[in-house]
Amino acid sequence: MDVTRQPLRSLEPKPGRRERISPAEYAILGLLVVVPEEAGMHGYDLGRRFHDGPLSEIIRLEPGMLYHYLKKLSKAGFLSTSVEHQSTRPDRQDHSLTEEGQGVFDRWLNAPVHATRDIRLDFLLKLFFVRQIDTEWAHTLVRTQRAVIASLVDSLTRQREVHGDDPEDHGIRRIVLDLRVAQTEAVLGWLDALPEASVPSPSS
Amino acid sequence: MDVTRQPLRSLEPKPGRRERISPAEYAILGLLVVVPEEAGMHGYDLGRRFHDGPLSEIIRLEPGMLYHYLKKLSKAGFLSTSVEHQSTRPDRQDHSLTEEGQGVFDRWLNAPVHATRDIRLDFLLKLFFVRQIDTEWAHTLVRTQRAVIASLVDSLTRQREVHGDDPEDHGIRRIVLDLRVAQTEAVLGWLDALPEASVPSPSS
DNA sequence: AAACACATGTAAGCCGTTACATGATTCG
DNA sequence: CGAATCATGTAACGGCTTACATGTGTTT
Repeated sequence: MDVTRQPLRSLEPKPGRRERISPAEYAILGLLVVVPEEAGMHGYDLGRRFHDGPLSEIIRLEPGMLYHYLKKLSKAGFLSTSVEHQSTRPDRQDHSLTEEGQGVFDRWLNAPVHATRDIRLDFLLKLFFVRQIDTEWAHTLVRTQRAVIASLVDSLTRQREVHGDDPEDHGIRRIVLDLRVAQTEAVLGWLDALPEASVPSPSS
Repeated sequence: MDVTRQPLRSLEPKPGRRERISPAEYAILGLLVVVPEEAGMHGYDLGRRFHDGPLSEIIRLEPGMLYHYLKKLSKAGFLSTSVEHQSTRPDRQDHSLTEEGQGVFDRWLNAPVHATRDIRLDFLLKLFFVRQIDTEWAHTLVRTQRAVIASLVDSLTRQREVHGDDPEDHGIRRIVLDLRVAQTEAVLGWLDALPEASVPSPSS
């Protein structure tokens, strides 16, 4: 106890920072893309649209985090922000997408997720937005995602078959793989039941 | 910016603390239960057993977190800890389960999990330990867990049927429910495929 | 008078990860 | 000599949640 050593060597902020963008942040960018306002929007308004619409069915976003993300996205250059003074109301900050922000969002929207656990939040968000932007694009996304999940199922199934009777594993490795296969196959079935999964033309 | 208000009112440590016990902490308690050592164990040893055995297939536990948890569990009264001085080696701390710790672990082991997402870590850990402690008990746990998941499937299915054509939902609520039903049914199937799920007697 | 809408945040804390610190000894 | 083992930790950071702060105006 009371170990008061010298501060550790350096541990500077590290240039190779992750700067991961969370699903909620993409949801904010997405709202700015799909809402037909010429100018930008302010935080309170974004919050209202978020909670009124179906987005709140997919992911939660409390005011604290919303404003936090808005600052983060602004600092990252994905939003441009300006202050509007109002007489009887508190100042509001107007946020609008930059080109960079639009690019980041578009690339995210195009890419399928690569882990089953990302289906619930990430993929559902993508689906929600892409449906409002372009129906064709939605079909493509669903099909691409299906291919990724299908190959995941293949890979897991192969692993399971090769598992080769571990010595004193208590069979845990096998059981874990069984669970992962079952859950991934469930996602595959769900993807196939989406309207976008049907082939667009009844006869070629 | 430069908002330097007075420090907020109080925000004292709050007496009604959560003190949630994480799966990894139960894994530590469980190791102390199933390992046939008369005395307790020290951290390094626990770490070795953890990483050598199948536990590492279920959950990760880095040294930093291991020692953190040991301190936390000790402070909570679930472990009693004593220091062993050694001549040529660093001191080691000997941890052994208290009665309270044993009780907490037993209650955890008996209870099924109530969310699908807790199957992967929590339930798998329970299954791993209960199999080593009592085969009968393992059957009971699996059957109890099955009942919980089955009723979850029912509840979700009913919700889905009542969903009643939301206005401008974009069908999101329905899709989310479909996904949850699919994933929960997958877990149900997986549970039924466990050896413990088979009925013990072929004829009544 | 109380509650709520507007509008934007900060504080504190949990969970968890990764990396590193220390310092002796034994093995290749 | 250098690396690994033994043994126990701390530091720094990041994700996320909950609760609360501020202050005015309108509605109940």
